[in-house]
Amino acid sequence: MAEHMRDEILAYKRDRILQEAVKLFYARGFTGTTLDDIAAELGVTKPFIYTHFRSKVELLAALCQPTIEMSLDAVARAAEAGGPPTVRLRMAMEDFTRVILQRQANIAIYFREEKNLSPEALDAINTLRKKFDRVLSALLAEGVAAGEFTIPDINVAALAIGGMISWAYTWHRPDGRLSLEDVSGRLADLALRMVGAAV
Amino acid sequence: MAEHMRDEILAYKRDRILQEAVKLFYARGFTGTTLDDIAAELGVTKPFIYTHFRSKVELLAALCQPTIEMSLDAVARAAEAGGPPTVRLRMAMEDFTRVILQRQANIAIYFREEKNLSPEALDAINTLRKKFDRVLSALLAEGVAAGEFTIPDINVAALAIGGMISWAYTWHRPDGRLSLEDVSGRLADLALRMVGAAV
DNA sequence: CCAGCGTCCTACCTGTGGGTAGCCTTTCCA
DNA sequence: TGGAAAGGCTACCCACAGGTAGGACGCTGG
Repeated sequence: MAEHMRDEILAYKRDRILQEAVKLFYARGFTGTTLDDIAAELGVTKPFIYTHFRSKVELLAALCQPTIEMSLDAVARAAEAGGPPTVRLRMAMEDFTRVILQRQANIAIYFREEKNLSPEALDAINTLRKKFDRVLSALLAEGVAAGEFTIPDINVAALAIGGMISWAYTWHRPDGRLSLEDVSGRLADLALRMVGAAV
Repeated sequence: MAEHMRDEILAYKRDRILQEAVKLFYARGFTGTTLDDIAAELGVTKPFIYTHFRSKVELLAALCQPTIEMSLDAVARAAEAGGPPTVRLRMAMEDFTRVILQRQANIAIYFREEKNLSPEALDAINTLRKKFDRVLSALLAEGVAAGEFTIPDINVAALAIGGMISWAYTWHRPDGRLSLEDVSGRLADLALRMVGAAV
């Protein structure tokens, strides 16, 4: 019980570090942010961070990888659900958009700072991304087989759809004209049009 | 005449520096590349670079801004050409894709290293990007007015199309399955589908 | 009240890399 | 062949930031 709470507090501290790191990396870039900056924002000092992360680069990986996992999970869950491909594709696209926009800062940091990741972390993430493309391509192929989609080049279509939605991290403003639900609905519509599905 | 050739040589040297900078920034990132690296690649030393560029950041701007200008020009030229909106949109998307893929490294560097640009350079580029979105949105609106396109939300459609195509810089491989012309044709097709045009 | 432990801070080291001052070499012209 | 200008190099400076060693403080249990 006592041990249990101690772990919770440890996890909480770790989480707070990640939160501030995301905020600052997003605003100023990875190399534009110092560990002293992050520590100052938390009201602590640099060695505090080192009791939770081995290096600055590990911090970066810790805030990128889970977000990529969430993207893959969103699409994989929808693809494996029941129902016709058109319905599953819509669900996949809406959920994927939600992840992109809810983790907007993390996504932006990942795409910008990919080159700063360790080779191991980069490998792990690339594996996830390949799986993402395979899952999406497979769903598109199912739709074609079922006669619901018309797609000249499935691989290009998967990349184009994935790109169109990923890109939303560059332009969505949480306090702007469109809510998260507006955007996910509209982008899902556009994705369905791209594959020639009945909207 | 003598002065003339001297200027040509100056321009050539400047251009070679930019070429190597693009190659290295693309491969290792902006902060991951030192000016000594670039100089070594050219068989010169760091002060040589400083006779052509005032700082590392100016070098970055010099390799980003012209590429963004080319993107805008491609779309603007097609939009102002004659013919029905469907034809002009196809031309715009094909030409835009060509710019993205021919300047793949520059585009990648720009999106990754935006935060490292000087405020002035960033302003100039943001102005260009806003103009890009306006031109594309206007073309889509024309198509709707002419009854050729069906678009629920023109602004989102413009951002989605622009994103889908820009994204190609992340996945296109010049020596891969698809040639530059293959990709530009397929992405233009997908863009036309998104706006409900007759393909 | 004291002992001991865990937690975080003060203070420091050190490599790195952007940027510069001043010299040397080559070239071109008289 | 002398002299000056241009162009590039050697050698350097120094700020900055990632990372670490060791001490101080406070909390908990006896």
